[in-house]
Amino acid sequence: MSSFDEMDAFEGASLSARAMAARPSPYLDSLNPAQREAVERLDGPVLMLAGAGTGKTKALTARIVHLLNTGRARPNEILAVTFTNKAAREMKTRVGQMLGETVEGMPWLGTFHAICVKLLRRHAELVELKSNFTILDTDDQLRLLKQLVAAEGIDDKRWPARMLSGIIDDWKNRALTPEKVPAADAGAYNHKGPKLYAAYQARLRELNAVDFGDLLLHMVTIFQTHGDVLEQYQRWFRYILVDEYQDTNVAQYLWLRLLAAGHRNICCVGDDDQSIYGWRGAEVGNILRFEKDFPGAHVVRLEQNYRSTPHILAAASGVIKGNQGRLGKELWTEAEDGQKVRLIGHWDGDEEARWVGEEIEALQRGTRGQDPVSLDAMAILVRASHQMRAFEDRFLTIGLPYRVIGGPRFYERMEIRDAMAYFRLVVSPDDDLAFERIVNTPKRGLGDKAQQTIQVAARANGVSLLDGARIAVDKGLIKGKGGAALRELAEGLARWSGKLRGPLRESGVDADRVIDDEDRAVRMEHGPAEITHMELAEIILDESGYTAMWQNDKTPEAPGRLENLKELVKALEGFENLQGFLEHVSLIMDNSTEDAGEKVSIMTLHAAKGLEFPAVFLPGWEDGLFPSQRSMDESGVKGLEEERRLAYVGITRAEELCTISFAANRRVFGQWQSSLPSRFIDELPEDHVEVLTPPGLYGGGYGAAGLGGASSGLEARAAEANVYNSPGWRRLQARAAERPVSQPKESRTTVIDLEAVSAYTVGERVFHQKFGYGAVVGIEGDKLEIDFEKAGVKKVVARFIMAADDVPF
DNA sequence: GACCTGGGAATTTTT
DNA sequence: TTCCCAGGTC
Repeated sequence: MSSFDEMDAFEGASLSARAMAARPSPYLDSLNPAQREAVERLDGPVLMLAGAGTGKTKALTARIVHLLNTGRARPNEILAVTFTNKAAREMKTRVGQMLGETVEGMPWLGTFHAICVKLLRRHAELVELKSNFTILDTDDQLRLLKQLVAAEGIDDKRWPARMLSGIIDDWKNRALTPEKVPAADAGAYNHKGPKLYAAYQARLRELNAVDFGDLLLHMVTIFQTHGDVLEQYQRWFRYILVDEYQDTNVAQYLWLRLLAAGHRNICCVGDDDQSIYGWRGAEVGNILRFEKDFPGAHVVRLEQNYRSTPHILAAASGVIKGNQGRLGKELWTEAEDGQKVRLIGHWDGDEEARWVGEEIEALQRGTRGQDPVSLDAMAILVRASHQMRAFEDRFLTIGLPYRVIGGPRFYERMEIRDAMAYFRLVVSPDDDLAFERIVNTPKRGLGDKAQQTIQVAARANGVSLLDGARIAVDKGLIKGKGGAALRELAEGLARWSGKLRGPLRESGVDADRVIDDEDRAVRMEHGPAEITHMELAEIILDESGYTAMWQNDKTPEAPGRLENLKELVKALEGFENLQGFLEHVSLIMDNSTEDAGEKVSIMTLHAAKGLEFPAVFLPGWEDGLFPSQRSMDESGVKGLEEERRLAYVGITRAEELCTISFAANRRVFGQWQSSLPSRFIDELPEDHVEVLTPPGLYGGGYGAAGLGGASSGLEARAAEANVYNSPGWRRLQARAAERPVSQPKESRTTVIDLEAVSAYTVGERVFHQKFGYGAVVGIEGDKLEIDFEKAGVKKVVARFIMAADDVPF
């Protein structure tokens, strides 16, 4: 391999040439040839195609270290972008570890959004903003849109503001300013979409605010319209690295292209097979087009997998093969064969949950012929969050500790947002959205009418809502209890603002001083520091009556909310002042609650991306649920392919044991629905799959599960033999082959079946899969009321009942 | 302002 | 079916 010689030359050069000699480079020795190539090919465009578990982060961080060690760039000349804060943090830590010192001054390693905030603060005036603009969260955004929608006299029922918010986000993802919205989209949101989008942008400007989408959109606009600014950054960023390139949207893509046009040293890392965010604006096309976009690009494939067993990899690659237009990768590993991917069908969702629970307990105890597995090492990955419930219910009853990943985030909780609104208002008294949020929280007797009065006063005087409120109070426009409370609030805010110490933002930003090791757009101007910002935060929450509000609340959530508020104040510790904290938090929505104790993880497939577990359960592999019917209906083949990538992501999360399951029947919105096993199951390569026999009365894989009315003899055989060779399996295959790509929902859904009811008479002895034998005591709609011998009286859908005489065993 | 009731929706989610 | 929100009532 010639790159070895090159590398040696490099090493030699750097050793003799610089003080680098003191710095050994073990980071290169531990790389495999492909990783090494990806690290050492420093110049020109590079696409690092990194399959799941192939050491992508390692290569990426090694590349940064290599750039530094070879003296190609100073830390602040490297632009390294990620999508999540977690990824950014990890990269920072790992670069630090590799360098054997803390990385000071990698100011441009961060998320797209964090980096854009930094840039936009410097050039805000170019898009008619002030550099201290606020960043709205989705809550604020929606509130604003609702106001605009209401002003337009639109029926909020038929055209929810949420929908508009989605449309606008979509435009922003595509880097479309209001003027650029294409004619094809003119009809959006009852033909008012484009107009409202423009109104929304105008309102944001008035408020000196931006939303998340704007951060990128504004920067792209600035780069496109101010060549001098762009050029400056093009020159500065000698090397650009991008993580998860397959997830970039149009705006991010344009942003990168513009910046990379200078030195052309852009290295994008990604995996087209793991692109699962198309619905959020991500364009797989970006990564597929890379070589066209960046002529002369060098493509490196990382294909050696360090995570999973060969069986798991084979199963994953069998599935992903069904996708067209892939860049193509074949993962391989040196690992031992291990266990095949396990496949099991169940009668219904409850049984599936029960089985998974038992299986987890067995693995934990080590009674599956293996070493005991920690609960932390196991995960259940579902397609949609509502699937989690069956597992949670089950695990609660059997006392199996679990954690749900990706619930409501800490900073999205109501109490946190309220508290933050207070802080925001103390820091920037003209933050009208924050004012609106807390003016009557806690209740101050300021209803709609009082708030309207404030609005009018503010508008008439051309001041902020807070000042408007002061005027309204002074003029006696708001009387009584409300007026007094409002006065108190206004006085409180003034008092707290007075206690604020820390930076006052410089007005005016000079573009020449732009790039420095540490970004000092914010200058510190410490006033007399009587109290810490943590104390101030507590004072604000106490004196405003906010803490008391929750203390007096007797709902079961109240203690938790108070706990969260304490947590919030604690989180302030890491910051110099309130301002710094607010800036940080507007971009970081981390789920900070790390709870202790061994627990099974339950999460969506999306949330699982980037994670790995020794044992993974993939339940709910039924057509319509996974792949999701909606996805296929809305996006056709494209949607199906994204679902398939999701399946690929799911399987490749598993290190040693991967268990896929499906249920023949599931309760969906209160209705029983039966469905066929997922078409992805048909795509699993037979040789790498072991079909398990579910426990229970029926005892037979597919017959019982997939084919509904299959005969009992078949199940008996299936219990012993490999189901792949059984007629049931063959029949399933045949059926799958006939199945059109997209089927109308009805054909897969068994609707209530009244005929089934009429087959039974009161007093008849019947059998039910789950409850056993019983007697019919009543008939109601499509349900039978049955007195079961073991389970007591229950109402059951007739379809799941058979006459006792027909029971085959 | 607290409470109740009816309608409508019920993939995936980071910043 | 269940949950959430909006709107109405007291």
